[in-house]
Amino acid sequence: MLRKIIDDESGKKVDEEVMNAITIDCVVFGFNEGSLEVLLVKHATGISKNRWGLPGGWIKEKESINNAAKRLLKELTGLNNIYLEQLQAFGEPKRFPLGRVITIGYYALIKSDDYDIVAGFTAAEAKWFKISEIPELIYDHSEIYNFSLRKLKRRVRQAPIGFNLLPEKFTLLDLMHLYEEILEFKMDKPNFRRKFLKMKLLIDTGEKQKNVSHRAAKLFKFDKEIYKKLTEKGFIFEF
Amino acid sequence: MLRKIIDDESGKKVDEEVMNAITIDCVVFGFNEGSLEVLLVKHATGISKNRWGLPGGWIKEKESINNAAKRLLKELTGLNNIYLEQLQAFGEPKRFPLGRVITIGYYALIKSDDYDIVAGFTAAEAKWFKISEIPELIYDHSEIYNFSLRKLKRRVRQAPIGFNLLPEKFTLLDLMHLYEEILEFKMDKPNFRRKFLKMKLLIDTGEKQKNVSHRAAKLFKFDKEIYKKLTEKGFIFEF
DNA sequence: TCAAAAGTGTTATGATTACACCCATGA
DNA sequence: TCATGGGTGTAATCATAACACTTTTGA
Repeated sequence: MLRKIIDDESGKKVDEEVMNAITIDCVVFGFNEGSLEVLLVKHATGISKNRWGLPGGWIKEKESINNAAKRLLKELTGLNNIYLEQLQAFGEPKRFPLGRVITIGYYALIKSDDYDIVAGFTAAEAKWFKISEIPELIYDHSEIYNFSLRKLKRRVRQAPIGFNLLPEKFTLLDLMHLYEEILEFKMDKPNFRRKFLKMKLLIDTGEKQKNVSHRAAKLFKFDKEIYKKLTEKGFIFEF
Repeated sequence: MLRKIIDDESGKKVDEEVMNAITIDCVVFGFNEGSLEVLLVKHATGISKNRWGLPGGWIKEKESINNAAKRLLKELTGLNNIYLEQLQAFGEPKRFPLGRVITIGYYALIKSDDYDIVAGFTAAEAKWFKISEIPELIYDHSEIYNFSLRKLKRRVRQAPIGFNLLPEKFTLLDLMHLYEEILEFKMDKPNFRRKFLKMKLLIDTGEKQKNVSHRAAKLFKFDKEIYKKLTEKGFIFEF
């Protein structure tokens, strides 16, 4: 039985009715100290013992796939309201060695100031990796990860999703560094400022940085309401 | 048994081992006489009798999901080498009334001069619908269709996929009309010409239109080789 | 007063837009 | 010769890129 094999392999009991042969795998991005990071888990038992992979799990019979992804992320990080988007399904016949399993990839962006909460997830160890230091991954997880990175690069220029990686309040240079890190090229500070400010998506909080050994920068926040109003009027975010 | 129910419902025998609870549905686009069209099939039996839906089918145990989509399209149109891309998975628990089935959406673009070949597909009738005249669809197929249309609009501006909808040789105005139809706005002829020609993606075939009651236009073709060379050098198609 | 980053100004270049206009061809 | 679409020219405007420069702050 495939189900039985998989139970043994992950060392985890499937206690509710789940869908057979379909799983979810999540690429969770964070941004910390100027580096884009991905959350990986290490398997404790089975054929993938001691190897790193994407966090994932089964879909319950009675939940939508989006809710399954949300639930799995909640179990992993303890966080609700995470930015989450489906990538696509991955379905090579041999992608999973113990039977035919199709997986649906998701990616999530979470705020650096929230994510020390990596709770006891069902797999063994969970750890953040800089994207330049991702180890070899199990199954086809490298493919899923690479796909997610390409999608993130495309998406971040067409919708202001990058803000989901930043804390509530940030400086314009924080924002620029985030874009530089994701898109992998250096930008011009003055031009970046003007371009972003012209869009009217940022609110000046009136506050400034504290205890920095240089001129303190203004702190901005991104306002989803403004974004919504602008898009309703036909505004197009294009970065 | 879900399998049994579904067999009865579609009136079709599942003669090979297929994956349970996972299907594929395809949005097939064509371009004919200036109109963007979608290929729909009418169900002959079961609860969806006489209602239109997207062509789709089951995934075999031993084939990848991409190959399953290719195979289904081949069965539907008789064509190989069709432009085909996955949309995403659709998985609301109630999307299919007779059991929990997740479907993977695909979209395909086919050339108008090839597609009179709508062969005897396993479902009953198959017919092209202009996108302004799409009827109500079964299950969540309207959602899948709407998703595909949004994706097509986005994609056609970032990669030269539109050429998959045109015949080998076409005029610049054909091309412009295609873009106008997909993107739903009118363009400026002189500007369109220059913009496209500047990209160097089109080869002048040396031929011209025949039997037209106005000045004959040059016929161009799109060369994938050129596109490949340009992209290898760092060229970015952005329309 | 120095280093470091914040923030402003300026100019050249190129893309985009809007629209006027001439050209070729069959009916 | 007229209608129809093919195709060229041009000027105004706007976005982008490059980079010089001034400002503020803690150490």
